[in-house]
Amino acid sequence: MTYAEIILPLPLPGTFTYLVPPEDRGKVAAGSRVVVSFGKKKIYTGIVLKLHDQSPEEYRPKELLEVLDDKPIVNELQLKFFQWMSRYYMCSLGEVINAALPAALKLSSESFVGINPEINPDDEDLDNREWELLRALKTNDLTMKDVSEVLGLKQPQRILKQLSEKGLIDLFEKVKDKYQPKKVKRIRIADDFLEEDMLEALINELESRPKQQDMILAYLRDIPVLDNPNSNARGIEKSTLLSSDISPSSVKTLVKNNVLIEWEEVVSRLPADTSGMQGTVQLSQVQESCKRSIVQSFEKHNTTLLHGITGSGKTEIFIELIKEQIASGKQVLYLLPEIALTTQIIARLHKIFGDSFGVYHSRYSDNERVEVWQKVLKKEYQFVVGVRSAVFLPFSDLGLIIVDEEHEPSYKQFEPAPRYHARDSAIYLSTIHDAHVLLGTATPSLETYQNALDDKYGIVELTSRYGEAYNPAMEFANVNRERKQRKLKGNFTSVLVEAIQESLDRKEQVILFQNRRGYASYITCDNCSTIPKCPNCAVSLTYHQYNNKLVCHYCGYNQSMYSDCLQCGSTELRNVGFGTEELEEELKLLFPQAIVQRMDLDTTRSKYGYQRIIEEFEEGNIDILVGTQMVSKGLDFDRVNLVGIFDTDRMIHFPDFRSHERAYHLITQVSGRAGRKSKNGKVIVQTNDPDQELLQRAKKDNYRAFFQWEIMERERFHYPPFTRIINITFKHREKHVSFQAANFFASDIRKNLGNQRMIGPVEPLIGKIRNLYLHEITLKIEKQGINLPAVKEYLKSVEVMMKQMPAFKSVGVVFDVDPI
DNA sequence: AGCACGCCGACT
DNA sequence: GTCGGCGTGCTC
Repeated sequence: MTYAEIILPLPLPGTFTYLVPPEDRGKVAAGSRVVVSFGKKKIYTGIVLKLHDQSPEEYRPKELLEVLDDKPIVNELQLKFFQWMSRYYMCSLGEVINAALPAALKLSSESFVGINPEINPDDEDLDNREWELLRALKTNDLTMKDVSEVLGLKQPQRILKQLSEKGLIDLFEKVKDKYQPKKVKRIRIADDFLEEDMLEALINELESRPKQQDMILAYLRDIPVLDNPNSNARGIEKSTLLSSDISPSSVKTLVKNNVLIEWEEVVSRLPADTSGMQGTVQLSQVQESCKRSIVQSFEKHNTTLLHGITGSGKTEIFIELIKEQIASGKQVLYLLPEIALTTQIIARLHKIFGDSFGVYHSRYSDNERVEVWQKVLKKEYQFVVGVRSAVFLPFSDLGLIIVDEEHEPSYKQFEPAPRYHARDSAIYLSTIHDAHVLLGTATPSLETYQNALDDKYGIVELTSRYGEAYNPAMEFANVNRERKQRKLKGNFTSVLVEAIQESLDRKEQVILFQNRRGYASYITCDNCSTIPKCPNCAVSLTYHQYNNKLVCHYCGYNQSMYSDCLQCGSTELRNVGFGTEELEEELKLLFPQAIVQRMDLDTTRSKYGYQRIIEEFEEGNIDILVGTQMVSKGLDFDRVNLVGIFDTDRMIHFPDFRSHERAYHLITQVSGRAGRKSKNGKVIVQTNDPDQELLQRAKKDNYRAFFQWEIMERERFHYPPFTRIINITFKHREKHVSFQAANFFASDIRKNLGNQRMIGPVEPLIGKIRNLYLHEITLKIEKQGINLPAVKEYLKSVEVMMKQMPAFKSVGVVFDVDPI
């Protein structure tokens, strides 16, 4: 095979053909990583999609530079999976592998500028800026970005080219650091000194050098060389020996004098406790029969929904099913949404499975992710728990995929492409592995539940609670009424304040949920009504008190808060809406004796931020936890008997066809945090209208009834699960160009798909992001009688056609298939 | 994506 | 004039 089709990690359609050098022909295979030069200077790692002998006619292929792997790191099933994802989600293969591979497996070059020491710049006639650059280059090499900054130029290429021609600077490509195995240094005593008398002599000899003597004695304390001469062979990790008394320099001298031997060893970054499979779970009778039903259901259905109310003990059933798969030699993938993959669940799995399974998580470093990848590839891990992106791991023989909290919107990736849904991708993945999928949730997505009712999926219901778990009572606190009665304290109703006080008096903990971070949602001037807006996006800025800044939640733009209105100078500025931060402030005033902690993106950004808060809460060092969605998942605490929910109406009336479903999920999930172990669990929902249907339905906690009510709306308006949606977004710096491009696209769709399948073009709720104006077309494609892949191909062709028109060349087009 | 080329307005 | 910005095309 002389040619290779290479997938490059770029948003470009298709693959690129390279010539395989004769010496590499036996070495390279589909799924290998190869290094290629692409364009004038760039170097990328690509993945071989296939090998062939068909010589391209239009161009002369380049030779690939290097084959990185002796064995493929991507298997054939994955290549198939990647191609499916690229077609289904309408993105390039390059975008898929970009998301799939841990960054450390994709080396790519970066352009650098260095100084040429051979030539004396004083002889040259240079301007100020050029001197400036040379001065900066004296300290170290610069990237293109650095150069732009130093010169204050957007495109420094011209100047660099001139300086390079004069020979003053070097332009070169540097391949960025890739995966580095972790190495530790170990030391042992040289074999010459292993005899007792030799050792004694050595110690005596070192009498005059007490530091070195101490070092040897410390070593002998840990490694009993004389009692067990073999123990010396492994020696000891250098870092464990070093202390305030034992310095690296004495070790260095002893190594130099051939008393000690030092060597390096590659170690795993992942925990490797071989004790594994210690713990067991005892299923209740109900769980046992539920498990049997699942196994039975798998005989008929590829995918089965386990609909189990909160606290019904789904996890134990998962664990048993995982054990069975492992015993039969199959691989298992257990997917969890980001916020649910907490230390609690991992700790629990560790008790059962030891360290025999992998964890694939965004809080893991890239090097750690590469090691998980390699262990799955080598089948050292048969079982992996992970987030969305774990569907890309190199499984070769999956037997079961569990998608826990199947309804969670965070399974859908929004940006960048591929905009994939991990649940739906997992279902496709299972078909190529001939595996089963188990979807677990207390509140199924409407799509999934409909599929179950249609008998596309099997369904197993788990309706009784496990052990001593109870259902909390839901109460509504009428914000409007209290406002009129002037009983509101800030954003708190008197009902909620009293309940919190009672909880605190009983030494219980409270969780409060407000699905918006920051302080106020926006600031307004009472004099001239000016609202500060983001200069790049069509949204108002959110006030954050902790740093006294106005922040854009879309692009991150921020500016300092001011005390006088920038428009009219008035000091009458008012906060409208409220976020977690403001609630935290108010709580401190209302309950000065209570310890309040906020949990949102801002307080959990650091690697262990989340974990730290959870531990503090667990240990009872926090009385009131106020947070965003993060508090709705996986936090099972015995001492929480009160949950408060704020701003419910905004959640319910958000202008989107899924807002009811989302509100129902959130309310139900957050409520589940209250009183899991006690009878007096209580949920207080603050609302302006306690009578509205969704709240009444949430209170009854009957999913089936909620489903039947909501599904009628979906059917009436042709929304999923009755149709599939494809969103097309147009982006351009000029509003009218974006609008016209959308209209051009829309008129073609109208001709070919008909008007009734299309909504728009409309300006979305947020009409401008990062200085690009947006317009949107929504397509609703019925599920039967239409060829969906053909529709997608057609849409791609319209995009190509549109890009050929000079007016719309620079319009960005984004397809989002099955948007959430 | 990232780079080169070429066009065009706005300065010395 | 020439410098720097920006649109356009191309990458096996």
